[in-house]
Amino acid sequence: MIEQGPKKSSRTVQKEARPKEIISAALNVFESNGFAGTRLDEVAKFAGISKGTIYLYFENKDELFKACVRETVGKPIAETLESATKFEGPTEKLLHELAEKIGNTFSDPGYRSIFFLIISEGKRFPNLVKFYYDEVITPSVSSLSNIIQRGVDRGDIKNSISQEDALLLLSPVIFINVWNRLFRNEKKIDLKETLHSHIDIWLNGTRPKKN
Amino acid sequence: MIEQGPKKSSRTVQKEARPKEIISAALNVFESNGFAGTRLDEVAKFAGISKGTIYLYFENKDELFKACVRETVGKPIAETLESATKFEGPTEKLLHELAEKIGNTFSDPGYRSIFFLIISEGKRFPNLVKFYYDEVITPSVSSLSNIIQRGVDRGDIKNSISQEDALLLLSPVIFINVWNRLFRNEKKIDLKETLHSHIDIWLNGTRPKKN
Amino acid sequence: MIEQGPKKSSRTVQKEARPKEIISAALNVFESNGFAGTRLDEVAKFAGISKGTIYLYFENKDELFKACVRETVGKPIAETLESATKFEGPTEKLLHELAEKIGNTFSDPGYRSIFFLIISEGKRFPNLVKFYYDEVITPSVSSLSNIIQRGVDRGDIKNSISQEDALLLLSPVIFINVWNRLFRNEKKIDLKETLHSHIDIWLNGTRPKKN
Amino acid sequence: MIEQGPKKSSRTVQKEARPKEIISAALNVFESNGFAGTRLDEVAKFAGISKGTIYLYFENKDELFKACVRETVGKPIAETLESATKFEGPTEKLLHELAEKIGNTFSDPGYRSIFFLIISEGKRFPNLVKFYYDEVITPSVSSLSNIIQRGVDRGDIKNSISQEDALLLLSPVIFINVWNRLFRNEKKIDLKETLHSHIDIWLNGTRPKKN
DNA sequence: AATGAATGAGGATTCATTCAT
DNA sequence: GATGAATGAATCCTCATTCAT
Repeated sequence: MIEQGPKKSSRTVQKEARPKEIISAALNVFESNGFAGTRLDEVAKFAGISKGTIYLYFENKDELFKACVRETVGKPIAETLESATKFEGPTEKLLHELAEKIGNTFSDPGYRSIFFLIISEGKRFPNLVKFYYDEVITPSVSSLSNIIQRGVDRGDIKNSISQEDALLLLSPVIFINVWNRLFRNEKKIDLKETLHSHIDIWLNGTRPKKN
Repeated sequence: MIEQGPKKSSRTVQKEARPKEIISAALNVFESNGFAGTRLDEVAKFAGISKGTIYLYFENKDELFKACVRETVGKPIAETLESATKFEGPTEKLLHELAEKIGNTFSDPGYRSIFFLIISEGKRFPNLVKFYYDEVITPSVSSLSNIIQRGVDRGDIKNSISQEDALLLLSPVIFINVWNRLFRNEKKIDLKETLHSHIDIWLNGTRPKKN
Repeated sequence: MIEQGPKKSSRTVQKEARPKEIISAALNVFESNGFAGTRLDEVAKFAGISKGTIYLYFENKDELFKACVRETVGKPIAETLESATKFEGPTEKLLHELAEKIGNTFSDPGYRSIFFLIISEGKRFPNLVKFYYDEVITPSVSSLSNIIQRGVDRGDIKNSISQEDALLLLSPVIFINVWNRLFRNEKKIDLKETLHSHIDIWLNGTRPKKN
Repeated sequence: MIEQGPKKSSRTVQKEARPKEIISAALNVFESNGFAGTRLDEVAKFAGISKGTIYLYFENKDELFKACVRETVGKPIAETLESATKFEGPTEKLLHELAEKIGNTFSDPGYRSIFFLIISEGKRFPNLVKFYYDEVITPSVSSLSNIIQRGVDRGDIKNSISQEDALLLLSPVIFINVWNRLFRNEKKIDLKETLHSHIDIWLNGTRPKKN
């Protein structure tokens, strides 16, 4: 016999889903218009609810914004990097697999939105920036360092790689996302493809000299 | 004898200087607060004038914003790259000199501001993005391609470099500026230093194999 | 054998008790926050029910307010005064007994609340003021006049007492209630004690001269 | 030659007068509708200005309310009482003169308004109540005590008058103001006339017995 | 009967824009 | 040209009221 949880009325289901619906709608509008430029009216219309309903779930516009970031925050990257440290095999293969996963992650518009919202509104929400740094950046950098160290240990990468150099491995991710946000219409750059290319160059440029 | 233009009273001088003063103040405030978050009151206070005066020189907030971007727009980079195509000598030296100049350019806060304003407010001002693309990006990319081609021709760089790969040469510029804007307080990255390091790796990674 | 009405289920009992519970809670909140400042949410919480339930028993906020006043309105004073006209004995004793009863009546916070609500919100609910005047003030004044007249007839009070003078007998009741509402924390005045004192002075001041 | 202050432009004059105009209008509307029931729109219309203008002079609705009370607060009574302590002559004459002055003061609707606003909104603005107590009540009570003591010293009033008894001398002022606010339409009581009558009774009731 | 999620009209507040001085 | 007081449209937020469950 199958254990069942308590039955949920359709209302309960709806109520539990609301915050996510609102966040999803808000993310969209915030991303288009920025924080100050976003009208909660529009968020409501987007979410198919009324303005007042937003306030049943979020104290005010600030809190809604923070919730958008907190809920959508880019842990996928950090997790991807973390799991990659367990990889066995040549660093080249590891990095190219990473490139695939990162490319996939950033194909999610919500995920990209957060990124730009933090750039745009960071000054207004310094706590959020700190949160993002602690939750996303720090573990990502840490994992990336491990990956590099692993590469050095294996002899795939030469010794003198600073932490900043390691970060540069991912700089095209930022660059291309910014580029596509702005100039998508003029000339779109393919993230995955370019990242693969960059990794090749980078690996080649940091390969230890064979004797 | 030297021909002189009509003498300008201090008042006239002031009048001609006003727009620039206002733009400078506005740039500052826009950069901190974004377009919608900027109050013209604050711009006026920053410029040491009254709010009404802004309207003597700019039709409205939109036009003031556009003027900020148009006047401050990052031609220095494009010009630097352009002039670099005339350089004679090894590509390595050329690129490291470029790195210095780019580093200097981005040490100007006004210049960095424009960059972030376009990222943040691009959706609201698509014409401005197009303008930026035409005025800054296109010539920069073009010059960069020339520099690369010159390197290939000289035998400093291997053949199979796509335009995207060339762009990647500058991706750390974007990456580090974004990083420092957000995480300056947590961990500041030195633009020049890291750019030099990146150039070394990149050149090394794209060096043609010697026979 | 005693006739009994139909038995009431606990549910019925509850239903019949509800309006009073709601009124009691509402009275409390109205008194603290005034009419416009009162949220029905708070009334509901205070009554331990949900907001919607209020609307099962009262058409809207206005009607709830009116019900508060109508149900709690200060008939006790009018009745006390009415019954006092039947008193036999010296006016002095009569008035001091009255003072005791009035003091007791005003020790009920609900009763005091009504008083202040009418002062505060009278302009918004003129019908309620009229109602209060007809139900409470008119009979009270009438009874008070009878008491005075009785005192005059008995020779306890001199002849030339106007209706206004009679009202003044109770002016400290209003004064002290207002005082304590505002300045309770700074200096509380004892209603009964002061009323007794006032009655002594008043009686002494209106005593007919003996020949 | 007559000394003149700096000329004021009509604009300056207007600007300096604005706060008082706004307070005057606000007092009116607050008094009618209470704090929460007052729309700033209506205050603005009443003052013949636009809604936004209020915010040039007052931070928000709360501050406007406080300013209304602070600016209009009833120092006249305290000052009248204070000056009365210097009176020479029989206490009877002194008190009747006081009654006249108090009657005149309360003929000002703005002055009465404050009184009722403090009763109605005191709970929301406890600091204002304290302010009123310190600025108006304390000096008034103090002066009144002096007047009584002076009467006792002169032999106009008997000895055993407590401070509360002294306060009762003025209780009709509160009583009649409350009455007229509520029941003006049903039956208006004349403040001066009744106060005179009350003073006679009170003095007669507290007169020392002649041997 | 009771609930409480949802609504949307209403009101406080802000700020781009105007204009008399 | 410069000012800054005044305006009122725009937007956040509240809360009385409704209604599906």
